[in-house]
Amino acid sequence: MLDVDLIRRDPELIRTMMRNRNYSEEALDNFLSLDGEWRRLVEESNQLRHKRNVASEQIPKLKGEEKQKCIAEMREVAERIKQLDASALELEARRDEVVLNIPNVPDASVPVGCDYDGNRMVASHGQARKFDFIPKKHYELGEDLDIIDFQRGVKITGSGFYILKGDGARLERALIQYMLDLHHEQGYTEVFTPAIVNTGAVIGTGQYPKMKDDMYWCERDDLWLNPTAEVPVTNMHQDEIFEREQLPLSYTAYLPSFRREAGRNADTRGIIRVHQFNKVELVKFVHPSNSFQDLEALRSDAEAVLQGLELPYRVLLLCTGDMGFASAKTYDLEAHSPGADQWLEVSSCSCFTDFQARRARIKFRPEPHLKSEFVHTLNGSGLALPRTMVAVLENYQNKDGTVTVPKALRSYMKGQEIIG
RNA sequence: GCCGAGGUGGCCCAGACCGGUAAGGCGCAAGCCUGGAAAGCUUGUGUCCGCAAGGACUCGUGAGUUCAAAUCUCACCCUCGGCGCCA
Repeated sequence: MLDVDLIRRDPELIRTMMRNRNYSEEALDNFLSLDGEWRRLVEESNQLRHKRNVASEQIPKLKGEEKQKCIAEMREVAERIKQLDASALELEARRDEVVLNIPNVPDASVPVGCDYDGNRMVASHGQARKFDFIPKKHYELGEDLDIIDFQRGVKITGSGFYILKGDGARLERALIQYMLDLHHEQGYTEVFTPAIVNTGAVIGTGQYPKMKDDMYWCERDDLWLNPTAEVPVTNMHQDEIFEREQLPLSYTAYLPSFRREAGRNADTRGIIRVHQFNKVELVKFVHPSNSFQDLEALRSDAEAVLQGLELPYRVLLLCTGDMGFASAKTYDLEAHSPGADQWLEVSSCSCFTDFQARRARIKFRPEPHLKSEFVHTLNGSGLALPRTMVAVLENYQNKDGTVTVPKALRSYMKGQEIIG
């Protein structure tokens, strides 16, 4: 959520920004008119309250007819306040809903562009592997090696669910542990949080209401299956005020993520887009002054996972039109998948400036006596497991159909070097 | 799920039976004082509207009664303790 004060002060800046991001300016115009009307009502209500407060002080001192007259008058004032407040509350709710459709302001370093093609490749690491045989796709390897079972996943849950088996399950666990250990060494504090969260949490990071149809909802308890560990890890500090020296806070978390992927049609084969997947997440709470440097550090921490696994990857700086709407700047890490000869998004690292902190009310005190300010939040996957698994299986496959275990993972698999 | 005790400003803690618009303390900051400091004294300390003057709001949340609610009524949430149930 943007600072409403910023929108009021400089609506034209916001207008230009929204054009650059391919957003309709409707939300801005709606905001301006709703906010103006809301302020008018609040002002009028405040004046009446003042009148009532003054009268309330007088009433005990008055007597007889004069007192009755004043009470009668206040009865009307109270009724009017009630009406005004009801209207103001409704306007405020509509305004707040509208402001949710105004995206974050991109950093100046973000290229202006419409879609994926406008993204800028800023780094690449390693060469796409060359094979002297036709490389299999991950789902072929998974089935041939009997380490991914698609049919039985469908049997117990439904389409888009799968079972990892034997060395597949062990490889998954090795990857998780490798990532967590690496991030621990990089200075992140490991947390293990609930995977079911309340509505306040999904509002805090911005998934609700925009993405509510993409999340699983437990109707009976009004709770949500977490769509990304960003939600519980960011929101665990809701309504907190940090002391300056507590920042930056860096967390890493392994947690399953759940997404309904309503209307999913692409990538349905295999495990590239599924309803439940594991992810190791990185989340940072930082001082506003250097949050974009912190993003570079976060990105480099996520890249270290791919480097350790010796997987070829590239880094994209997303353009204004392709960025998530809460983000001020985003890098995507894409690992190469030789089976389909495509680049897979395995991580998305973003700086949200104060956009999320404002919604989740996460602040810090610059100096002990000074007014608190919003922190900046960052997050990135370090990494998403299924696609990392795809990259590992496809890049490390051998001509005989076996898969070599990456060196970095062997200690987590009792020294095992080959799957198959 | 049941019973009991609680939830008051950054923190602690009064006020509630009997409605009159949050007392006091701590911390922190500024000012006065001082050679400097401590102590002391004064002021300030959250949110919203407003250029400002100023005003409004805030006693777990929401509704209700009332001219007026921390205080009365109802529902709900959370914390602690005990019981029950369960892995």
